[in-house]
Amino acid sequence: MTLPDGSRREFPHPVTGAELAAAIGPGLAKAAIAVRVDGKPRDLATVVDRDAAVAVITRDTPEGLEILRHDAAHVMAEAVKELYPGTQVTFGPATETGFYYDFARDEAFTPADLERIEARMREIVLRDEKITREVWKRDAAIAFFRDIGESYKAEYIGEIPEGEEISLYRQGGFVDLCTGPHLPSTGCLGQAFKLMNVAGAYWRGDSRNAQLQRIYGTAWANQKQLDQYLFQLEEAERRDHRRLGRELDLFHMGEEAVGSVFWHPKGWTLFRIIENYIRMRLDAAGYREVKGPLLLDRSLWEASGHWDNFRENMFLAESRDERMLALKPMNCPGHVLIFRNRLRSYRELPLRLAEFGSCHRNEPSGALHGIMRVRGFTQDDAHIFCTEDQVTSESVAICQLLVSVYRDFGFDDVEVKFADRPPQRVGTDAVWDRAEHDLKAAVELTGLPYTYNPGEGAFYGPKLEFNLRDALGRQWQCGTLQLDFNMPWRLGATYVGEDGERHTPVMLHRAILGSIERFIAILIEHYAGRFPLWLAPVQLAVATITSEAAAYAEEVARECTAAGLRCILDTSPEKIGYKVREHSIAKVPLMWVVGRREATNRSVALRRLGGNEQEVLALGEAVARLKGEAAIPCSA
RNA sequence: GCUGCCGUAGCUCAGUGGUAGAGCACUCCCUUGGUAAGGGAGAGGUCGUAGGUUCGAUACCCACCGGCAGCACCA
Repeated sequence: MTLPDGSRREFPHPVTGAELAAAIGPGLAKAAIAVRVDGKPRDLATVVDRDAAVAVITRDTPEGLEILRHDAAHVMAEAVKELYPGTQVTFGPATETGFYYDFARDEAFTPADLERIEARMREIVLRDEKITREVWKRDAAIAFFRDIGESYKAEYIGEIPEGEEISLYRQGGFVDLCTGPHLPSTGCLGQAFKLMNVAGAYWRGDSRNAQLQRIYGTAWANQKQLDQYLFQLEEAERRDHRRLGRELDLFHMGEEAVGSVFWHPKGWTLFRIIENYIRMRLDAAGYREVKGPLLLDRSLWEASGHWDNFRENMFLAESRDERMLALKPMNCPGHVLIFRNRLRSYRELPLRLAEFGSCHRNEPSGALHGIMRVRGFTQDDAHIFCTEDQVTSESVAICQLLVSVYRDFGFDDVEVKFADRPPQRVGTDAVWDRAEHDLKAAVELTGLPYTYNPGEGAFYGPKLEFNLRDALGRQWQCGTLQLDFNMPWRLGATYVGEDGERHTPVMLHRAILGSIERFIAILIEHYAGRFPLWLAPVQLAVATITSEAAAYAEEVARECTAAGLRCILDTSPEKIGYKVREHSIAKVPLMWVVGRREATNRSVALRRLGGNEQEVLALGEAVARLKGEAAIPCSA
């Protein structure tokens, strides 16, 4: 046997994975839950009877954890079958944080049922049932599952490709179709799991199929990891932008405009700061800002292809002369119309048209989520009209712009994905070949690492997706760069080339933040509402200790406002402790406390959010320092 | 859109088949206090909306609207 460290062990006879682990050491034997033989995960009971590369999988590795979670799903299924006979089992895989199992049962599982199921699962773990693997013939397996009333399983076995082994796992009275591997016994699962919730899920992920009941659980190698995960969930709840949006008085949502945002003064301040920052970056990068109409004629959407692809999601309106209009769901057709409004020369290319585009999409009600997923939103959109020769340099510039903007907002961890042609698309394969080739060449030039996301491109072209990782380690797709050889042609955009002939330009669609509404939600959760100074809607609170300092405090606040700082003045007759608490809860980053002493020396006592030290500064110095700290970053 | 759960004051929540309560927030008064809640008083609700059952519904039933979780969707 060759071990992962390259060392070799000789055995005169075939050994099981468990025996191999024991031979290496008792500690490993205890932690072992499976083995990998020539790269393939196998049960510990697997007999290795030839030379092979063998690795022992322990419960605290990602691979081991996945096996553990998969077992948790089986144990849950066993518990459900015991408690609710007649329930059918379907699929039950491991997930990133745990597992789920989809069940078919007429009655709904209640929260009380979940408690019963979880309690039964713990019993099954204590029973420490042996888990054994059996290989069955296809027909026998189908007949077996049909006989025990598991029609979903029987249906699925029929679709397993010829030549693939059909393995069943048995634990106690429960038998499930599964490729494995699994733990040696249910006792190895341990008790670090918890059932989370029930929800509907479609059989095989298709909304035309029957809806099943999916029970989600989380499972970990030990109790400490489980506690840590549950704490993370609580932290995510504390940071939830819907809660902080209300607590910080940034925005609200209401029944009067479902799926749209009512921005309050502080939230809109944040919005404008972001918009202005992007504007500054775009000006520097050679973009021209435009503004297109919100309502556009149906014929345009038919020509662009959106009507066929997204009609269901467009808001429609009718003008008094009975023309059908659609509230724009995106900005590209408008930009093409601006482009082709007059004859264009190759000398104008690349032409970079940017817009803070107000878009409306009639999203399904179940998709709405705070200001992350809304029906009315603002894209920081742009379309670059260029020649095919310019695609690479423009794409590289876009990638660099995106990454530097993300850095300014505090996101240093960016992952790029390359999404190629989707099943439903416009344009010929030859055009797609070229587009995919050019876009790939560009991303490779930037040196940014990227992974593939097959079949997820836009219907008119391949795209790069930019994913940001936030403070809780979650990924958010924000930026996108789409290469489009189709839309300009469909909408009749042309330019006059050097040769005096008409040519169709290539179009690059790109957004940096995506939806500004959604990006603000991400920022709120990333920073837990404690924004860096340049983004904070209120940067400074000037608070008095006594009304004797009120006149001086007014002067201080006036000076800050005049210096372009966002400052509030608090001369209310409360004690300073109360004011500190109020502004701390409002997450105002800085406080200047002024009392009799400060009024006399013309100074301020600086207090930072979350800190408890104070620093006394002369007024002029304090203003200068604050201006410096509040400067808008620019990595470019 | 689908499945399940939920909807009582601005917020967080209690409560009952006989038309409602707490804390915080809010308003007013007193307090001028040196770094996360000083004291007092007051105001505030067609119990999501509309039907039904009932002598009587906020409570029970149905529908609709909205929210939450997941699924499906996401140009």
